Amino acid sequence: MELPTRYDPTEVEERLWHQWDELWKCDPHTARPPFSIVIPPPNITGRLHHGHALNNTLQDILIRYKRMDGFEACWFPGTDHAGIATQNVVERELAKEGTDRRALGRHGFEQRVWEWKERYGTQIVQQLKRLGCSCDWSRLRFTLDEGLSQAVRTAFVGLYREGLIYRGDYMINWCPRCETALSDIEVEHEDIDGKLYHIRYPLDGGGYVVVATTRPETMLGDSGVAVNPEDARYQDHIGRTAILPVLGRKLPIVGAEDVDPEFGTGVLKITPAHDPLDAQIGRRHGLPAINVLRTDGTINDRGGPFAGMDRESARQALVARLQEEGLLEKVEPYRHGVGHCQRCGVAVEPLVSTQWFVQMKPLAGPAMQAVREGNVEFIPSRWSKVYLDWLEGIRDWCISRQLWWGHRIPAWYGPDGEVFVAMEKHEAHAQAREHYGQEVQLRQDEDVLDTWFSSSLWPFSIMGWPEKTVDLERFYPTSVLVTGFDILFFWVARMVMMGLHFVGEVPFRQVFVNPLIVDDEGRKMSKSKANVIDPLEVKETHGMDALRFTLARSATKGQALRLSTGELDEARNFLNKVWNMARLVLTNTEDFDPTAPTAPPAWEDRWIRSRLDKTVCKVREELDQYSFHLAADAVYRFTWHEFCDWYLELAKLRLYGEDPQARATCQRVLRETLAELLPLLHPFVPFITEEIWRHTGGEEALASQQFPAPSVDRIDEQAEARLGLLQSAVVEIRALRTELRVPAGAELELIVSGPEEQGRQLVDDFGAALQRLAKIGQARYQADYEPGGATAKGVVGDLSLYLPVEGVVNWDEELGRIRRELSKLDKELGSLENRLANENFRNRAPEAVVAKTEAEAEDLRSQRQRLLRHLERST
RNA sequence: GGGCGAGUAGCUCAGUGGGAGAGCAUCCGGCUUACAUCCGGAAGGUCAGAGGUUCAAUCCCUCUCUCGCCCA
Repeated sequence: MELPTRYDPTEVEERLWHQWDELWKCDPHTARPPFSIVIPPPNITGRLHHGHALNNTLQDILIRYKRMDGFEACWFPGTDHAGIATQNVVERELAKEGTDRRALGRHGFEQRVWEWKERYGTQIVQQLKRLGCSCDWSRLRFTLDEGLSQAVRTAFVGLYREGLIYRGDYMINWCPRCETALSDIEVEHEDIDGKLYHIRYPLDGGGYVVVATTRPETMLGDSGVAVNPEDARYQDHIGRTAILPVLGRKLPIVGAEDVDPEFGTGVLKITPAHDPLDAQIGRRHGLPAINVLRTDGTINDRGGPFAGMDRESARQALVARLQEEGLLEKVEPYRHGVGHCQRCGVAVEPLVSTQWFVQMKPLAGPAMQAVREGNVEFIPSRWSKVYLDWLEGIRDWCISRQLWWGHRIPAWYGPDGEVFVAMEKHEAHAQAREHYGQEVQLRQDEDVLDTWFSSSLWPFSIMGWPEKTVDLERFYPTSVLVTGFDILFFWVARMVMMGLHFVGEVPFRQVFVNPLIVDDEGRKMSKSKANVIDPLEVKETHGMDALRFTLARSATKGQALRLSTGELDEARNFLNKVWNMARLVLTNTEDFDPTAPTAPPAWEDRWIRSRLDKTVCKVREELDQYSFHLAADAVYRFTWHEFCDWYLELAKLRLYGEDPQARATCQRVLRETLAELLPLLHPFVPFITEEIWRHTGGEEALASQQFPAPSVDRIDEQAEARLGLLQSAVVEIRALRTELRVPAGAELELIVSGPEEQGRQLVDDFGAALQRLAKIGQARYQADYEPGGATAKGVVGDLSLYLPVEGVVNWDEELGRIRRELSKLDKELGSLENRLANENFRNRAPEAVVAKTEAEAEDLRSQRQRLLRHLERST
């Protein structure tokens, strides 16, 4: 068996991931129960980071587990075109080349982005494969594929005809950097230290009012002034007219209840084109909306002397001018929320614009009901509240984007602006002929749809909708969605709405919300913050399995997950352990003959089977409820701290021993345990387990083997009790040896006293084990043993363990050790006795608890007695 | 302003209504024929603070503090 002593993940992983593709192909026609997942499609802006590694590792663990457990497990992979984000990165690339998208033209630019898509789309798929993701790659989709684009048009046309999509002039969020409209949730509010400017607006006929604003440049678009009608200070102002400084525009003063008398001076300037609240007030009072901004955020011609300036320059120039004219009363520091573009970070501008919207209330209702009735379940459940709260207050969704990269809106305009919404151009023309009674020139809407519009269709568009496909019938609704909470509103909620609306069924039964990976300072990992750890670096140093295992072990149900190299080291060490465990098993079972006569199973054989069975149960149970960390932990502990630490050490007695039948028995258990442990570990660490599986002579891939199932008849409490006693005794003796500084090589004699049956069992069944594990020369039971001379004493349950150490150790050390032990016992015993002395405890605590406490106290008392006697005898 | 999450050993984190755990780091001892990415042992904590419920609270409830996130 030529297995190296160290596991080298790089070689193994590079070799294996290439060979796997065919294994994951799903057949919708099998009789197996379906289990399906659609991938949260990574966007093609760049390479994947640890957040993706986590998200996809968890999905892969689930899909591998279910596949091995007999399900027709299908994981649908794909990537997302990410309109605004991708357009931005490609524009940045163009800028480096000294050009821009306008120079290339729409078509040329699209070509460039497709090139980008080819490059990164390919890399992303490769990264996923390297991570071990067992997606059905034959079902790989991209959101701009023809089929998915068809789905997008179908959905758009459908919603439009139902009246759920409309077009109109409304207040939207505008990003002057990206030069596009944004939806509400693409705006990130951040508190910034700004200023509150108090500005005098002269009154027609003398006097002035003072308005307070954080954005003085917007006054160029003022069309009125408002005060609260309840505000005694200003009641008599209503109906009068103020004069807009600099521009001299006449501004009617109106009464509006929405004006907060507490804010600033209680006088609000009204800029209906650039503030949502002002827009409402303006509408009610017939004040015109005066747009003063161009699409790039500079002031337009309506801004008089400030035309052409950007917002910041205009603000400075305007404030300076007001100052000159003596109209600037004061400027005070003021902290307030400012909306920023999620993608580029520039402050967004609220403005009125013609856009397409989806009416959300009718879609939100069923989506809320689905969660309330449990048709969609969030794990952890607290997320359902976040989801419901958002849907409760949902507003209409602005879906048009002034971008070039995305799904072109399927709307065409006639010469008079009449709209024709259709799947295809020729259909629009047909509608136009009908409408106008003749052939006319049509112009398609220039804009594209919000990326999330296509994403909301993903679970069924990826399966071929609107066609009635076998995949849809078989795999929809999907079993579970694994995603981060950062896209709960953007994506999850919208998928539920669209799924219910178009397919009539929720898109997934469960949503597991995985934590977000944060950096050392607790910040979310993000490509724009440049705090991303490259998974490939980890791959070089630790291997993908180590990364996967670390991620699985860290995937608790909290909100944040911090990756540390310490944990990666631990995982790498674990895998090395697994590797060497396999080496030991394989090298010592090369000559195993399954037909050879065997001896009856030893206690440790029964014990490890029992432990394995419990571990199998635990792993399945935890995976079933998405407690990846507990599942990974269970298999880790079993492998290292039970199988390796105890079973393998005990196995050596028989492997290197003289009895061929006992050896064969042990070999059988070793092979059986390995054969079950590998599939149990496999979903977490597919590469190393697959590699070891090959060395065991496995013909097919481990990934296609059965996942271990529990079988009650392996549970063996008697064996667990026996091994428990052995372990306690070994641990006790080892501790005694270390504390007494017994030289490492010295073999000590062991005399056991106490209850005879137990004591004899220990020395008879485990004499050789004690010898090997605790460096005991000879072990014997003697009920009436009276230690003479220097003898160390330990206690394990009811048994006393004596180790004559005359001449081997410094006896004072032992006396000191016993005194320390006694004081520890006294402390513990004191606390127990206090509790037992409490009448209330005796009366009200469950009987079992009282009995248990009694027994513990009794045990401690007996240990204490024995140690005390030992001390007295020895001094 | 509202909501959510976190606060446990020096560090990174598990965990439970019956008296607290792991790994790393530290200290001590070991190249024992699977593994020094290892083996054995030790030390280390009023489980953020204050109240309350309970026979019993690190865990449940209330409040406070610190940090992070979401929404307005």
